[in-house]
Amino acid sequence: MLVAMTTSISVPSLRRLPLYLRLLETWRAEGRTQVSCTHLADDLGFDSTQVRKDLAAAGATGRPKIGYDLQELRDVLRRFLGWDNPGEAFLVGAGPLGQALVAYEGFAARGLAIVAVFDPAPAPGAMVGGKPVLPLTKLKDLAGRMHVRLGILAVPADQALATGQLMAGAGLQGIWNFAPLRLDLGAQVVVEQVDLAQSLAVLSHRLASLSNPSDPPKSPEPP
Amino acid sequence: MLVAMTTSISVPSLRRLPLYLRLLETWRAEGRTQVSCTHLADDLGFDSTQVRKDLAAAGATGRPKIGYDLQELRDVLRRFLGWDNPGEAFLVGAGPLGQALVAYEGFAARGLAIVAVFDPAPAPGAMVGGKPVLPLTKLKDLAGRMHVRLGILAVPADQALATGQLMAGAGLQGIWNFAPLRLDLGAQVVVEQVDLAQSLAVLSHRLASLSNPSDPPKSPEPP
DNA sequence: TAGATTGTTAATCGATTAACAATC
DNA sequence: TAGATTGTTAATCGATTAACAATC
Repeated sequence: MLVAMTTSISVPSLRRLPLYLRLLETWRAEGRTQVSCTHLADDLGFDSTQVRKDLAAAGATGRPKIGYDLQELRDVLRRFLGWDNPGEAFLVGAGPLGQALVAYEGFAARGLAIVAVFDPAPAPGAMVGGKPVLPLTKLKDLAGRMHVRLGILAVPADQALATGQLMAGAGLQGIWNFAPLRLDLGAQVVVEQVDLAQSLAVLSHRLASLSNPSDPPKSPEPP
Repeated sequence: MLVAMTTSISVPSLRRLPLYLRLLETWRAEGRTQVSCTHLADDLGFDSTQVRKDLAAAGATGRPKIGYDLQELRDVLRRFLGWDNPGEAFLVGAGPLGQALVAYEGFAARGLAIVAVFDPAPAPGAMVGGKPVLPLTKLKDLAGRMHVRLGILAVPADQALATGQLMAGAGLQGIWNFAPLRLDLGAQVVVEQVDLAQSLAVLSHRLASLSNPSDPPKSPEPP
């Protein structure tokens, strides 16, 4: 008897899954049907054991000597991430960032559809992505009726906490927070932070240490 | 004799520095002048030793029993990240994402000024953020003349590789890549990736395991 | 068959956390 | 002084990498 004990995949592993998926989609378009961890690892610069463990953690199984069936591996990964069936999300914040997120084509491929757009202070008659921008006051009612679980928070920092609390209060279970502010909404609500300042810090520092290489990066390249 | 041996700060530490800075700015606005690692750690949910090591890695020193001088700590962190003097960047990609990045107010506070906007196919007379959108053909010449080192890449995925190579060829040393594509431009160029799919993967999975809690998250919260 | 590949266990590496002396 | 805090060394934890048997 199999006990389906998920060994609770680690966040680093989880973050690598989309990279595998992207590569699989490319290869699928090229007509390939089989892949091995070595192929994936070589292309991404990872260790092949790491790839194998990541895939195993997502529930994929391969066959010795053969590798993985490309199509099946892709499906397993997409299912594991919940990207196989469309999830619906509310976008909150109709400013430039919100508009950019609506315009981003990649969401649909990852099972995410923005079904309504809200703003704390919508301009009368404003439309974003072909949808009317609704006032926040309508969010709770619509969330309940449409059974939407996910909210994308793209308002300015000074409104983010209040808006996030409103979203949590409306029953949204996950919030993808693009505001530059750590949101803590209690254990009920899953918050995933997209913090550009963190990314910029890594870039700034690496750029600075190019000019001033007192701490050398991994590999000095040959001349 | 002191040998200034930088122990090459780790990426996780580096990514936490902006969080400390943000908190310090808030507290400074409230008139506080001293801080301790315990305060920072408590507010962010970190271990206080971790905070102390992060600050030390950035070159900050405090005094036992007293803590750190807030203003001085802020200055040290900003200087360490290179956020104290304005760096100039080119934005490449005048689509919705590029427009959102231009509109983002947070860059100036982090020493980043977008000084010109480019696009592979600019609409005639197009303006973004009050600046004319220039064709990519002008990038190399301007980069050399303005001594710009950093480029922000915000074009669609299918143009990202060619555009990134052009940017590297123009002498840009750092590329902040918002296209959903791993860019490898050789060891000469520092590439920092902002990959929304990775962030979405973490969110999707945590949201999915709320409904189907076969792998329980860290702390079940008390009722 | 021989060789490439998976799955898994062991070793290594690095980051986080604990312990504690120094100190203002 | 006593207590809070820094700075640092040691212990723990977890992720990555290496080793290797199983296998198609």
